[in-house]
Formats: sequence, C-alpha cells, structure tokens
Amino acid sequence: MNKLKFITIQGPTASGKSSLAMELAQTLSTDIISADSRQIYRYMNIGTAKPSTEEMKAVQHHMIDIVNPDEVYNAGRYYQDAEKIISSLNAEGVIPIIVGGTGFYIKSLKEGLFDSPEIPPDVVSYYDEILNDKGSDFIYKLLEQADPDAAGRIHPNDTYRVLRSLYIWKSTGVTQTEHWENQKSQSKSDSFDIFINIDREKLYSRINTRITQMLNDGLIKEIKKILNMGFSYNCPGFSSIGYKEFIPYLKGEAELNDCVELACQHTRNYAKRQLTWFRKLDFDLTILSEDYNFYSILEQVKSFVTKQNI
RNA sequence: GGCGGGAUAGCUCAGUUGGUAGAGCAGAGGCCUGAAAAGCCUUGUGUCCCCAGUUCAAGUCUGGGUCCUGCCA
Repeated sequence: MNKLKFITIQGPTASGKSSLAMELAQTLSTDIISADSRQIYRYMNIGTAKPSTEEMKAVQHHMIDIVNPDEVYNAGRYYQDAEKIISSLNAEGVIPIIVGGTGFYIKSLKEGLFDSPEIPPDVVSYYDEILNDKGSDFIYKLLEQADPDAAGRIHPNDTYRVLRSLYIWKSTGVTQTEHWENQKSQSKSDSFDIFINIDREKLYSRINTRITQMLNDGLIKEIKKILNMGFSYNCPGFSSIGYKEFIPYLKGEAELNDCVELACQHTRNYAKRQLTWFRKLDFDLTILSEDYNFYSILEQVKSFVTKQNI
C-alpha cells in the first residue's frame, strides 16, 4: 500500500481554516477533504459552518453531506471513506488538502486505524449487564486482567473506553494493545501539516460573534426544517454544538438568549479541548490566524508537493 | 403597610444537634486508536451582607440594621 500524501490545515473552531484552505486549493488546483465530524451530516449547514455552495462549486469538496442526521458516523468510517478518496486523488497526481477541527479524524489518516470488526450486539449486552450489576470498578478489573496495558492508559472512570477495549478483546480474541502493535507495520502517510494558532481572547470573541451570525443566517429556521423532515432531536446529528442547545427553546422550555449563551459556552469549551489536542502535536508550519503571509505558506506547500514526485 | 423566604467561591446553590466551609457550572491545565462538536482526569481561602450580643467557640443562636424576593393589601 502506498503512503497517503496530503496537506493538512488544523486549528480550533473559528480560526479561519476554511478560508485558507480555499485560497490554497484554488491556487494549487487541488481538492479539499473535510475532517469535521459534523459537516458529515446533510442539512446541517449553518450551525456546522459548512462551506457555501459557491465555495463548493469553485473547489471540489469531499466528506461533506455524506450521511443523514440520524445516522451514526465515527472515526472508523471516516478513515475508510477518506482513505479511499485520498488514494484515488494521489493516483491522479493530486495532493488534497485536509481541513478540519476533528483532530482524531486527521490522526486516523496520518497514523491509520487497526481493522476493527463491528462489535456483535451480544458482546455489547454481555458487558452492559456486568456494568449494570457490578459497576464500573468491576469492569475495569476485568480489563486489567484481559489487557493490562490498555487498563494502564485508561482511567477507571472512563467507562466508555474501558468497555471499548473489552469489546475488542472479546470479539476478536486479540487485545487492543496487540492490535496497535500489529498496526505499526502498516504504511502511514506523508503530509505537510499546518496549524492555525489564535490568541485565546480573540478566539473566544470570534466564537461569540460567529454564533450571533449563525442566528442571523437562520440557524433556528434550519433546525426547525430538519425536525420537520422527520429527524428526531435525539438523533446523532443533534448532539452537535449549536443545535442541541436550541432544542429547549423550540420546546418552549428556555429563553432564546440563555440557549445562545450556552451554545457560545460549549463552543468555547470545545475550542479549548481542541487547543489541548493540537498543542502536543508537531506541525511543519504554525501560523497566526489572520496574520500570515499567504505566499510564504504557498511556497512551503509547493515545495512539499514537488518533493512528493507524483 | 401586613405576613413570609432569602443574603455563603465569577454564577446556581449545600451546609447535619454551634467546633473558622463544600458541590455543580464557569475558568485554567491535561488525557485521547470506531460517540471525538463525544467521553474522561486534575484544580476551590471565599470580608459565609453589616453591627452588637450569648458562648471556650457562630455561616450556624439572639437583637438591630441594609438589600433582594414571594403572597396579601
């Protein structure tokens, strides 16, 4: 398998990733691949800050609008879907730009994911029952026995990940740790990674104005429309920030202003987590939001592309 | 005006029979291999509204203020 070749633009929400990506993609005549766990969903346009139809017309975008709001999507599906697209673009001599704030999705492309089967329902219910009967400490002890290395890196309270490791062990007969070992032999990727940094205070104020803008653009109308299409507010898409906060308002249980405030707050929390994630990564180029030299970036990206020799 | 309820961390509030305070949220830092816009971890000294009194000891009891708030007028 050939190494995947791509450029990434990463950064917190509202840092200006999309506009830099557009500019680069147009200049280099390449495609954009979204790495955003919410732009995956159809009909959810305003709240997820999807590119406009004009932008999508000007540059070919991938991994946007690929499932309905009631579908479960995850990193595994993303990895499979996006990997195919990158491979075929690479085969045509195109090096795409991966843009998005879902760091985990980009990590999966850079480092791969081991081939995990669907977890059989009986395995899930088996451990769910144990969890209900004996509690999270008990299932953590089970993991300590089954996969001590995994237990060592997972906090006992992180029940979701404790369960996930147990599921893998039970359904494949191989521990998660061993899967990781095997995965190391897989080929990975060659990428040029750009990080857009932004001052915290500035980021927070941009988030607040962006949400106000979304409301002016008709966010509430969009949410109503999706609900009218028959999608329940319980479905996966509505777990998105900028959507879930407005459900109480639409049900008449909360004031609009309070919902707006919550949406801003959750977006700030999210941006903070993103910054923590990105902080530990190594980037080829770190630039400051709204304060960078496009041509300097372009030169470095071009130099990377030339070296790939495809 | 009458009768109540309240005033404790940036916000919402707990504080048992008096022993100088604690949760959630926010904020900050961190983790992260199929929920990742998710999930998880760490981090809380603040004139306990003010004044006086009782007491070895008062957020906690008593009296008096001040300011909110509910009902009745």
